[in-house]
Amino acid sequence: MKVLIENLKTNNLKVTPQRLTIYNYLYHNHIHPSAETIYNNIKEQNPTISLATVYKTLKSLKDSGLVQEINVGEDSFRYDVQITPHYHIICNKCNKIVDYFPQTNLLETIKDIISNETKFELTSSQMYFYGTCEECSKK
Amino acid sequence: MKVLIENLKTNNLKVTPQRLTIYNYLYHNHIHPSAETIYNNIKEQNPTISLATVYKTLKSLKDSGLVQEINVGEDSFRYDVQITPHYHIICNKCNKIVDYFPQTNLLETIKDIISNETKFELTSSQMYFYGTCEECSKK
DNA sequence: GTGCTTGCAAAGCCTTTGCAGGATC
DNA sequence: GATCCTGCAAAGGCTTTGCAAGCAC
Repeated sequence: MKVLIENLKTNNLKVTPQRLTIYNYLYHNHIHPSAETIYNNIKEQNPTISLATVYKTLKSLKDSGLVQEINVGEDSFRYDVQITPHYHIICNKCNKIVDYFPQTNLLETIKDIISNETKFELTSSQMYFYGTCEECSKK
Repeated sequence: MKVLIENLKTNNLKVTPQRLTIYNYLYHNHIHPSAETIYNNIKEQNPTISLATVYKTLKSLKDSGLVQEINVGEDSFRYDVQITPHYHIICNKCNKIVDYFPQTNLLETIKDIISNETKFELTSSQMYFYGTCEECSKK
């Protein structure tokens, strides 16, 4: 919790109960929740919180680089507290999203190839792999 | 145009002027347009067409696998008539989207690594690389 | 003629905004 | 105390839906 407060302060974000609740939820639940999911799960702990606050908080955290906004092709965004570069594997049966942290050299190889061929100066990337997870495959 | 009609028929889609206009537009303009962009650009050619028809047609084409829906993190989806596996490089200055067709072996390598490590049966993937294009870098 | 498609308007959904009251620092 | 944040309601933007008229086959 101390880290979370530090991170907020470092980014000039006032430390409010709402922000801590949301940030803490993301910090301990790596399920890539949507704003709605976050809202539903923190309501018990903070019954007066509004969905608008969840959105505003997520925007602040995103702008500060404390969370990442990801889009796997659903209608809504999902949020991820992991900021080290990594990719997402999505199960098209249970919609679970799994993190994958690539070997650095593989990632650099890909970036170099693309940079050379397209003459882009690349800054970031998002990779989504779709398929069926082990559990769903067994069913 | 003959190919387009064939493709529609093969997928049990009735060949209407609206569908041909939209499909043909995508076929000849690889700019990954949004529904709105398509609508604005085909209105001259088909002044009575409605935005709802554009959306409905895109849904039909997508469901038949004739076009691909991509999401680069904007508020709206973009559409791509390319169905061979390829990835997208996005310029964060001019928002241009460039296609990149990967070497098959590189793609297979990545898929194999991820499949092994995560035990997913992978079926498809989306990769987005963000950066600055050659023209925008020069400015 | 049957069934799918169009186009209009309305609704739906996710997200943002305006604003007054309240909390943080 | 100044500024930022919250929560409510309303609005905004993209997309879907319902339905009657029209078209493809």
